[in-house]
Amino acid sequence: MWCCSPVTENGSRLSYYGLKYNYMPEILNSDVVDVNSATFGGCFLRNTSIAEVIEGLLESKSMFLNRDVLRSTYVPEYLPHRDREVEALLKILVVALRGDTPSNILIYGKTGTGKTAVTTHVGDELENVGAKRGIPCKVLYMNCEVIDTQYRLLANLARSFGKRIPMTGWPTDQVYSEFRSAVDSTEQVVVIILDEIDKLMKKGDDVLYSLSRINSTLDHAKVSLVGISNDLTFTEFLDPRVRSSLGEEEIVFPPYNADQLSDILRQRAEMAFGNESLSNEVISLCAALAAREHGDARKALDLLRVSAELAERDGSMVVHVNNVRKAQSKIESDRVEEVVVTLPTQSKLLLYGITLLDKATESMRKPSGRKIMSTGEVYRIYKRMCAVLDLDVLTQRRITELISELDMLGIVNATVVNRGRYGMTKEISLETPADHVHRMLVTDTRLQPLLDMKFNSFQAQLGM
DNA sequence: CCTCCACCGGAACGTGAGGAGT
DNA sequence: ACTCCTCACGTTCCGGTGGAGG
Repeated sequence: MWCCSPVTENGSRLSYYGLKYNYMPEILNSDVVDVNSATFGGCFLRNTSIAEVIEGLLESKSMFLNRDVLRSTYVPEYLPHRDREVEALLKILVVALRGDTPSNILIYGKTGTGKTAVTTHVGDELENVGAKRGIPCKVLYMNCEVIDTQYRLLANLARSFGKRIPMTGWPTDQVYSEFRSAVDSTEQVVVIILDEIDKLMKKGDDVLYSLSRINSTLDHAKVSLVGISNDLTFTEFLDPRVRSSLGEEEIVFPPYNADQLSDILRQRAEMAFGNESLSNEVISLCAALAAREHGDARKALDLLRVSAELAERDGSMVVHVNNVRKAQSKIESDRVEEVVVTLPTQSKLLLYGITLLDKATESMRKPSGRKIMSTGEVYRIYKRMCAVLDLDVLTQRRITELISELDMLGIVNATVVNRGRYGMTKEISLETPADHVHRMLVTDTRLQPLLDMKFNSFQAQLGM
């Protein structure tokens, strides 16, 4: 829980949730207050009512003019350092307004390089101009991370033409023909943007094959596909026919450098804060930190937003460099926490086993000090833990897959190595400090019997 | 040079939940 | 109630893999 102590108009500190600023400095000075460990009991709202607290919070001045422009979902009128990409995309898609079929396009670029922003921006403009000129042109945006199966994609496409498709139950072919007939019901050009198209690939490329061939089965309408991916190699796994048809045109979005990120942040900061709420150093630091992570504008914006929010909660009207540092660690730990808390039980158990092995003393360590474990080692611990919890034991094959998933989520690092005579295995190490992960896992009551055990007896029981 | 270890990971298949149509 | 479908999650089978060690 985040605890703030805002300043009221007359300058006095509010006692939020009854915590008197002077009485519990250690709690208020720390970033995070653990509700369970803080002693609220006797003093809860003794001197202020919740209504008064809310009034006070609303009256306290905010440094934000507009918070939402710092969210990555916000698309500004002008996208700095993306003129070339906007122009390239426009040149390809503009033929839609002449009633022709635009070439299918594949757009590549790492996360936060402006692919989605540019594409949706261009798509919106295309629709607007089309509407003004009375040219029927429809742009549909689908995020394949959310709509991640062929059925859902086709169902959503059909629904955007007013068709009623159940959540499940129909054969995929039937949904496809519903969509096809809906599209072809009138003369129009339809541009389908498939964001994170590589996520769809995992479920097979049949739907992409069908969509890329749809024009040959249409009498009135014309369909063009725009695939967006942050994986440059994803077409390698495509059916060659789909690959050639989908990638008629390709646009690559290069990552932003630190200077470009600074420009982007300055543009947004002007809209978000208006005045001199933040120094040049803050913008440079956010830009530099994000540039280090493959020039990710999303990350830069998140950093700036969270830094400002942290500063605001401290009652400050100015963002400082130390707010950025705090924001960076908060973002990372929030990300890990979200991932760990939502893991299924078996994955949590597996991760718990990895943290225990990491804590175990006799260890082979990387130069970084991280313990390296093998799949076999982890699996043995996992099986013993299942016995303690009386859970079904998954096969090693499945566990290998779960380890790979943890690797993809960035919680562990797993690399396949060949140890010659000693066989092939994954070398697994924790990416996040074991204690940190541990604290998140203890919130799961299903793991309670394990957590109740003393570490030593636990090690003995698990044969560590 | 050949063998062998300790797995990896693809493929095919099974199971059960859950929604929709008949 | 039954059938048909998708989908998530899991299993079994089995052909690799490639370097240490004989």
